[in-house]
Amino acid sequence: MLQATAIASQPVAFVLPAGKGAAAHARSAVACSSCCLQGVCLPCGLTERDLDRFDELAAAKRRVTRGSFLYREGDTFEYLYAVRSGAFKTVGVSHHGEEKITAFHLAGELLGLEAISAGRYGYSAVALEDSQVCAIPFAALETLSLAVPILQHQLFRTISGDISRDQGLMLLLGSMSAEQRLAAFLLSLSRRYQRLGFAADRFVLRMTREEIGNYLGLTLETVSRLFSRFQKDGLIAVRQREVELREAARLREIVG
Amino acid sequence: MLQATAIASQPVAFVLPAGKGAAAHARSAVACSSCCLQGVCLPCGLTERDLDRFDELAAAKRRVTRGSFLYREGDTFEYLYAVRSGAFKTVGVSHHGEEKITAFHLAGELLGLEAISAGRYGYSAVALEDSQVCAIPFAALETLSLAVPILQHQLFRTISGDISRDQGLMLLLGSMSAEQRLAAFLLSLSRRYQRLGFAADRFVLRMTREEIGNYLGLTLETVSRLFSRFQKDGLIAVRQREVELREAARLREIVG
DNA sequence: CGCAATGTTGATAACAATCAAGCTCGGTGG
DNA sequence: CCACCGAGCTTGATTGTTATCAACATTGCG
Repeated sequence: MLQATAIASQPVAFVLPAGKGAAAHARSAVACSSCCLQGVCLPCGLTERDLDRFDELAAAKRRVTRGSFLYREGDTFEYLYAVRSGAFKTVGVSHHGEEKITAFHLAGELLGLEAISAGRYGYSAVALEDSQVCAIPFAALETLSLAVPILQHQLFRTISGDISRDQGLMLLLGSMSAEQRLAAFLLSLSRRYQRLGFAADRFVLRMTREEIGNYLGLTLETVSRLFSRFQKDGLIAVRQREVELREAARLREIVG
Repeated sequence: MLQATAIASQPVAFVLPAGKGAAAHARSAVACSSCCLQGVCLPCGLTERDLDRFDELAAAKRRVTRGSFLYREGDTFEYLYAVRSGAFKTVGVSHHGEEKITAFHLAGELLGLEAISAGRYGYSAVALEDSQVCAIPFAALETLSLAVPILQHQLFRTISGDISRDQGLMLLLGSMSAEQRLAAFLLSLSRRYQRLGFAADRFVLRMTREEIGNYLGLTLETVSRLFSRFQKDGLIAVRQREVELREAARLREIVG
């Protein structure tokens, strides 16, 4: 049984940008225009003018400490969240109280997209480490999208991208062996870290074996055994949460 | 190994609405305004005037015979397709040439959403029976969405809904037993037929046991055995592809 | 230092896959 | 009209992968 490490919602720290409200809309450290995720985040591709308008929307930042909830399943949907730093898991509660992780979200990725259709968050979002997010009020985002075609397009693309990602995972869960699942998982993380500008072959897992297993539809023991086997076979080097992909090509072979 | 029953693309029959081009834009039998799927399809909620504009967009209908492809993985993305009648499966090819069904699509559901982000269809769409779709050029749809806020909202909702559906399936594939998967599958079909105005407890499967198994991550033998067991236990009555849910409540119990 | 959380490894068991045989139904040709 | 054929389905026997149960190691933290 998997449990969030902290059940009580932490008091939420909202971090407002220094320049907020200033006529010149000075570039604060937290503005999109000076954010290191510019190339990968939602507003990517906007003109400077439009970026400023978007900045105002997404001005509210929020800190979330490790183990606490960003939002809970069933909460009324109001914000999309862009992960600025840190990492999250989204967790659905299945029937008998067991939790099922539906996704991990790294920096530059959006949270809450599944809530648009129902008006309520379909899953709970829990921080895997101390994190920071930009809160984007969705109603205002929709309005802005009507005036900024590129933003609308970007939104469609982003939401659609989520579908692709999910369907990829379904393929994984529905037809892969335990070995293939873990290999695919490691390669996916590698790609995503690379996109963020980090090394592709060396990263630190943000989640426990149990969480990986839960996500992949395996038990933590199986995950642990596979890490050991992959290491024995020279595919990777693991030491706790540090992972080094030594033979990404062979991992890809395993996946197919 | 699963194969599309017809490999060659059929010559495509485009069906143009009779009233197309007529100044008065007379209500043709295929116009959205006279379509029985009005309540569940994409343009639901539009004013009459906006509906007309949408109608022009989605004027092109297309017949797809059983077993033939609506589009293929890798094709350049141009159209979203709304299923008018019939049913489809979307199929991804995994590595060693095996096929994996990522979704079934009934009337009133959209096809091609996953292609928006990549600009190419991520999966192939194959008709499970003789079907008809509305072809909606996405670029024009985006443009219209800028002018019709409700349509934009509807699109966001629809795409987001797809994410929810997928994540539900991931939950299913990742953490359910074979028994739970099949029960969940039957209940899902039941709900979707009901949404279309059909009986919830009695329907005809559009797909083979093999396709069900493929979709659920099970073998066809396991699916067959489960159908037999469910019948023996009085949960359902099956005769070939005809299914009657006798104890939906107990099926729900099985799922959790 | 000691405790709790996390991770590893081994033994056993259960579930679903695989292999195999035969059945049912609908279509086709003799 | 009937016999045959093949696709789809059912059922049984066996195997293999992964879950489960269990014990122990490691790490980080109070």
